Amino acid sequence: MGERGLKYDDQAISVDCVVFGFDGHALRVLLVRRERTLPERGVVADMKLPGSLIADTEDLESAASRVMGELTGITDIYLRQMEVFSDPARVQGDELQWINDFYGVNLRRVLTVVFHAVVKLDARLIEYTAAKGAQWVELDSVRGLALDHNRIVVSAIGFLISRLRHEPLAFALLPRKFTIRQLQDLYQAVLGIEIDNRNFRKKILSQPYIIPLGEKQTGVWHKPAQYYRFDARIFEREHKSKFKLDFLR
Amino acid sequence: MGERGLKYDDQAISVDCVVFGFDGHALRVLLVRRERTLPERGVVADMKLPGSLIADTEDLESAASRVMGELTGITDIYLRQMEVFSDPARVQGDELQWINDFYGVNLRRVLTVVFHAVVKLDARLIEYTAAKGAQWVELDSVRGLALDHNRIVVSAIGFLISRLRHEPLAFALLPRKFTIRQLQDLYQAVLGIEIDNRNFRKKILSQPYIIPLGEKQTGVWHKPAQYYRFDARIFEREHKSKFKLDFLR
DNA sequence: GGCGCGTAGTGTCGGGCGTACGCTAAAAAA
DNA sequence: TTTTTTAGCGTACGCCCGACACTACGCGCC
Repeated sequence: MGERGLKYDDQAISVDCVVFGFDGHALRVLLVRRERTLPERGVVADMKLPGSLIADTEDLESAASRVMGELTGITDIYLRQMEVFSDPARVQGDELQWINDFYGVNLRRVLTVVFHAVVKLDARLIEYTAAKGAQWVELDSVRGLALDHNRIVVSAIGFLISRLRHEPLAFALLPRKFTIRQLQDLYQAVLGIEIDNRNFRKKILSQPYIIPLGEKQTGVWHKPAQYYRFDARIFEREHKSKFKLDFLR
Repeated sequence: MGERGLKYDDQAISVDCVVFGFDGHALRVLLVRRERTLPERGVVADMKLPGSLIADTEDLESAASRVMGELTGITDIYLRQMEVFSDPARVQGDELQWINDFYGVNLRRVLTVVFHAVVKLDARLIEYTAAKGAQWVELDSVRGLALDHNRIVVSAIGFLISRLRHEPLAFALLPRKFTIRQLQDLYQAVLGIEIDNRNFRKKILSQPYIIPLGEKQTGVWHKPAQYYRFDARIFEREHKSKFKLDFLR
């Protein structure tokens, strides 16, 4: 501590948001387009995660929520800190130059705090984000992202899987009204497993916070399923004071 | 993005470490002493979490590990990012002045990345940390910490509880050789619950990664218990590919 | 040595939950 | 009407979990 000659103040902090949506078949992640001019190759474009440097007057949560609001119009989003990427060499050369040009600063280093979010994908939202120049890209086709954003996305997938297993996060990815089958498809797609529909149904329906709406699917060519909703209040009440060591078995 | 007139570079990042140890009865947290001179009151002392500003050449993990090494002599510690505290007003006035004086800088704001660690408390370690001017304070008597460190400790307790429930973290808090009772006492103290010893014992002993050592306690006035150890390799192997939605029940 | 005390460690038993799987119901396309 | 596909119910069985009785062992005390 108190070292002489070390610099502490030519570094800045950014936030990046990894926002996942589920389209019924696969996970998608929200990406924005980046353009920059390289000395030899002229203007080139690639994709990156939505993000922003933070000003010295705002906290990280406000910054992340601002970025999300600008891109998705969603303001009451389920947003959470995930991980800080702090390798001094994570942004260098051309990439660092782009940041310095873009923000009109002269930094030697940028740390980024990654935020994790999950939204209900629907036609309106996809249209809205498209108008803002952002795209929902299927996870399998994500490659060649700017900066170290590939690595960040990989880390975020692990984080998502972990949260799906420990929290009722699936309900934040599905529409408010959903069928048991949709819920099952989500788990199967994201966790890469197969689940017996009859046992899954029994398990889910035995939860007091899964409320049947008495309303049925329409326009499907097979037997229409009933819609259900998730009641967060009942879940919270139910979830208190349960001694359970999840890591055992 | 690209706002004019905003400053990005008169802020710095620090790491703070919340290190928990278990003494057999209660949780303890590692604190260091801070002294500063206040204009009216002269030299005053209080306690804070071990931490440090990070230089622009080091990443957060190195910084946290450096702080831990300096204070505990432990280098292969189980250290993990927890949360970033970024309220622009978290360090102000006197407190900000102290940081600027201590590091010889002129910052308007400091963000801190909190790291979470867990160690095996034993006499040697306690002596070592004491020689470095640090103390293991029982969690119930922690109050009046510097900066916003009270809030950080509260958040860390929640984090610890969550990890104890989802990971085999308890074995990192206990000595390498431990008895079933010690393990039970740990869960009871930290989670604030009562566990039936006979069922707990059955549950724990049925895990393949709990290895009996055939060695017994000595110097206890009751029937001596057998020692066990935790085998991380067997745990990892066993733990792969288990479909389990922990949040259900 | 005999006795009480406190912890270690084993056993039992009943109910509930998870898993495997058979079966019927309903809608739409052919 | 038949076929196809998913919704939704029921059953059977084993295993795990929680409640609780009981014995084993080391110590201090009389």
